[in-house]
Amino acid sequence: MRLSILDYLRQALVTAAGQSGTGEALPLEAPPEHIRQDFDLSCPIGFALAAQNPGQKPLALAQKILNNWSALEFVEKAGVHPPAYFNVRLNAKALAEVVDQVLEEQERYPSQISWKNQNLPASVLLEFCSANPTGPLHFGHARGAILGNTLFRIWRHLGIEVQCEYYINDIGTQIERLGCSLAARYRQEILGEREISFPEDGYGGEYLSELARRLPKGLDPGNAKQFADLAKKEMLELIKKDLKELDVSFDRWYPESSLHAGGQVARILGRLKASGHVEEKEGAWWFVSKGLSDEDKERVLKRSDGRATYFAGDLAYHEDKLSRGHALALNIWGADHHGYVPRVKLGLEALGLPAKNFDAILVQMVRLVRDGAPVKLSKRAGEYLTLGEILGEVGRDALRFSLNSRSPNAQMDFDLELAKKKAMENPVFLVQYAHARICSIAREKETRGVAWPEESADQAPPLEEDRKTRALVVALALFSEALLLSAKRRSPHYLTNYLIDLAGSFHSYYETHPILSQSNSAMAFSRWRLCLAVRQVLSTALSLLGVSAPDKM
RNA sequence: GCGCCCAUAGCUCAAUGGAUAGAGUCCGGGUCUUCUAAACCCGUUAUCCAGGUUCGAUUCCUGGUGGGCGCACCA
Repeated sequence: MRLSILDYLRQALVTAAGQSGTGEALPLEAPPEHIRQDFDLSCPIGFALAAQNPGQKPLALAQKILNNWSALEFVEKAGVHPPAYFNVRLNAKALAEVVDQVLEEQERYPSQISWKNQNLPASVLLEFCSANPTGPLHFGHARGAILGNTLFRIWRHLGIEVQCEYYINDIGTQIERLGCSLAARYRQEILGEREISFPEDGYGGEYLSELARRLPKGLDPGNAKQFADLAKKEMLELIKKDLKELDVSFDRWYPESSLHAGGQVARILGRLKASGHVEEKEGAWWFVSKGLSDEDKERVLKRSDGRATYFAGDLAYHEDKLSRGHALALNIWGADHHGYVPRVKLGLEALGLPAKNFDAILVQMVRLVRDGAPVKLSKRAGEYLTLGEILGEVGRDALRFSLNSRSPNAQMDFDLELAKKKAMENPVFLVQYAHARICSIAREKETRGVAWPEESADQAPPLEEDRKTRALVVALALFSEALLLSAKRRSPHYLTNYLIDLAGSFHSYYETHPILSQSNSAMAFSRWRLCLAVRQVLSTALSLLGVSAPDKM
């Protein structure tokens, strides 16, 4: 097995510390500018050792490692800097090794990434988006959908098994309202009853009028159920269409109605009752959390009219999810659901289920902004900016990159004008442009018929060792760190930041390291190999974000 | 009232309890007869307040202040 340069260094550090193991939890990073003059990679190992040996000085522990440090195949020199950093300068062979690994593994790079002992689950059941099928997706759904799909891509790349699931709330009060709304539109549009009043709490969006006009004559407007079925089927199609446009897919669409029809909800209610977590009041069943690890307000499970609530259905759903054997059942919910997380956990606990295998990511709201000013949404019923409209205006790439570029638990602004700008203000362009530039060199190389002897001999000449080359190679090596951080912290923004850094390093390199006009063929070829490796990592990382890597811009 | 999230440069945002708190934008000044100047290079600017824990706090804890959200027989 070919060790990555980072894992190689971790191993060396652990060995010099006189310990066993691979040191896979040791953080490695690019040092700050003033250190980077002399060193490429940095490990705050003194602190890690001090944590294991209370009372010992971190700096002294780092120094001890340096004393035990022997000459290594890939290391030019090592040094210790206060407060406890161990810094390493890679040699030419190590730089070449990084590029070799990228070019050899291509889109699988970094294939040797070790995540098994990093508190990552081996398999995840990821539920996200799950918007009610009462209308097309609106902008508020975008962040959760994009986060879920991006985490899926990242985890899958690491070798974690991920199942993506969409829970369809296709039953209940909201769906009834939907049915009544469509029936009213039908009477207005098809039966010509313009004067009838539209339900006050109905769904007033134009999309229902549009659907009504497409319905056949002769339907019974009194049959609300029929209209509800028609409407939710149609709305689900609209949702699927938008998700396809976003490049977000699901392995399974799970209808809430099946849990009621199959009797799971009734069984859950019975179990809660039997275990003493139900109190009957005014004909309704209330969930009581007394005696559990925490306490919550009492919540209705079964209404006084005998129908189960969403909460009861959701407990049945989560019981099903936990029974499928995943190490983690993870939900992505809007931050307005935060009070709901402990409620579900307590419910699962009351059912004797492993509530610790359930968790939720809460995504904060995104404010829509145009040229720095908030976009005012019309107060008129049912009118909002749909996801489809936003996608049509700014495109998938800008939307996915932008919404992925902030931690989910921070609110953010999304500026429509900024996202459309084809300039550096818009980070997605810095990154895509770097990729396009390298493709452009490749085209020019073809056009000019440039071929170097080293290329045909398949010999990799050594890389240069100047500052810009080193920075670029180190950035390639650090891809695995950004990937792991995103996976562990459940936030792709580490990856977008990484890409901005990598692309920035490349643009800087590009200015001073011409390739095709370089007369030294060995140097030209080694530069070209580095560019190809950069292109590969840009392409891989962009695809993990669900953003395209264009050949031309 | 109770609870959750957030507060860093003029603006939009980074920072795994650790090095001189980073990017981009804005503003000012330099770079193209040379693979895309949609770029590059140089320069100015910041941790909301008050305590606490720690060798060390933007980060953790307590209390404020300010913003967003939630506390349904809705989902």
